[in-house]
Amino acid sequence: MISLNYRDARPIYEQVKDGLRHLVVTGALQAGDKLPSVRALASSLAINPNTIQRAYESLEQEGYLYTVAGKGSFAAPQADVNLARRAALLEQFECSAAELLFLGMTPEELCLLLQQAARRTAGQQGEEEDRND
Amino acid sequence: MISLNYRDARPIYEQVKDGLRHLVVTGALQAGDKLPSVRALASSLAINPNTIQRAYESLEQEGYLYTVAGKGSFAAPQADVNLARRAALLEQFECSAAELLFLGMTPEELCLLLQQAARRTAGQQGEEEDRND
Amino acid sequence: MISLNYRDARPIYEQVKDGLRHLVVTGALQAGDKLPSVRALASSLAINPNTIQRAYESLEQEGYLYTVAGKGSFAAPQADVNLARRAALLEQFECSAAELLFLGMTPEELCLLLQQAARRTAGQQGEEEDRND
Amino acid sequence: MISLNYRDARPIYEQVKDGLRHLVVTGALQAGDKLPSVRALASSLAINPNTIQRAYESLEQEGYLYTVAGKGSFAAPQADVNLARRAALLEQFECSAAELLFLGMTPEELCLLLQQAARRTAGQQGEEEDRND
DNA sequence: GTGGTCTAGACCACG
DNA sequence: GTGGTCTAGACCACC
Repeated sequence: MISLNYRDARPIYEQVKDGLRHLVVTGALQAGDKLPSVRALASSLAINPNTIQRAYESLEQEGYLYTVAGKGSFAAPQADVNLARRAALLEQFECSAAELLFLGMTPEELCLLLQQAARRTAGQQGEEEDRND
Repeated sequence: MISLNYRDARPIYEQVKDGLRHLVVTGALQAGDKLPSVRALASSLAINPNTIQRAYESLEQEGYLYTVAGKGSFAAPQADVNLARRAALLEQFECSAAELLFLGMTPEELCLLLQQAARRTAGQQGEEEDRND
Repeated sequence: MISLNYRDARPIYEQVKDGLRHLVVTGALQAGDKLPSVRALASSLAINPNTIQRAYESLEQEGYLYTVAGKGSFAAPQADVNLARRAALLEQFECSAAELLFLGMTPEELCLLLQQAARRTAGQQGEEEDRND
Repeated sequence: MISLNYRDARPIYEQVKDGLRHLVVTGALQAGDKLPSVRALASSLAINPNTIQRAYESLEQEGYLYTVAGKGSFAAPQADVNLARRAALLEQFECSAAELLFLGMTPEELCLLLQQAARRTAGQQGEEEDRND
């Protein structure tokens, strides 16, 4: 599910982080679902387990998953996502929005994008609920 | 006009890049306006000319300015601004929006933030136009 | 009475230890009271008896209970509680207090928290005494 | 200044973290002061640089220091200490206080300890101010 | 088998 | 010379 791009400027562990976070955010991994073990994911992506370990630690720190030594790592409920992460996201959102506005995009266009994104999010969460029936 | 923050995690040349890009994007530097020479800006910011040089090269590649050998560097017209920048910003915008929506923010709240940002932007662009009268 | 949290980073046997210690410390288990057998508690918590055994051994070493071969484990009188525990707690107390003070909290604010904690403690100990009437 | 204890249950990087945090908290390192480089501290403690690196990363994350790639790490002002750390400290404080109260210490005794700690903290910060005259 | 920690040693970007 | 990233491989605690 996660794809690595070695030509990407981002370090590998961040690509892994973003990939896993995306799985949680989109609902592909529901709260409590078990993530692949450090070693399993490492071998499946053909990278060093330490790199995966680092991504997991960082995601735990951000609140996207929790880890139980000897058991594995599990997706956390949304509520656990930490405040620093929320602040970082808002910063990123406002910053990119501001520059897009500078570049001539209108608030209306961006709002439209927002609503499309909202529909996608709702759709994905709906699918999950359906799947769990 | 450009302020460096040595406590910032971003490398210096990126801070310079962002500062210059902002000047072009906001219209503080109009198409054809001459940018300070590498050496002048370097001494004014008290940093190594190599660092400025690197920022200029990168900005030229992104389309924000063009350089004439022996003459200097000049702000590019907005139309020339590399589409890649717009695409990157849109990606960042949609990505952060999606995650904020997941975290429980509503499209309405985000739209409100957009409108506030738009008001700030309008203010700044107005100032620039006034100053150039 | 003991609740396990599998999402907790602490290993299970430590959660068991903390739970049992709390029962002794609060007086829910009075000196001489018999603790559940290793097997009974293990099955009641649905965990491995080895895990309970380890918790019991550790608590005995700390002085919170004593074991009579062939009879079972019993709560120790408060006086027997290992001084090491008190010292560890004091260390932790002073250390966190010092850092909180550094961060700008006043001794008065911390004292207030202490008094609230004292009121909660008194409440619990009262309940225990009532129940044992 | 930092002493490692290999018989301690805490991992090395946490001992390093605690040692460095203590230096910042007591004012031995004032905001902006440079910390020893990763490699220098590693060789001075005779441990692997990666272990130091991990401690530094974690402390940066908690807000006790900030790092500039290629320049080094520097003590942060108190204000930067992150909310998660404050919450963790309060939790630790209340928890140890509660158990000490259970064990028979009175709120008055603990308050006394608090005031002594406050005097020590004030003393250390005062020394620093004196030193900077 | 799981994650947690540590070491040794490598390469890169930055200034 | 500084920190940032990654690898390879080791040992431990926990279940």
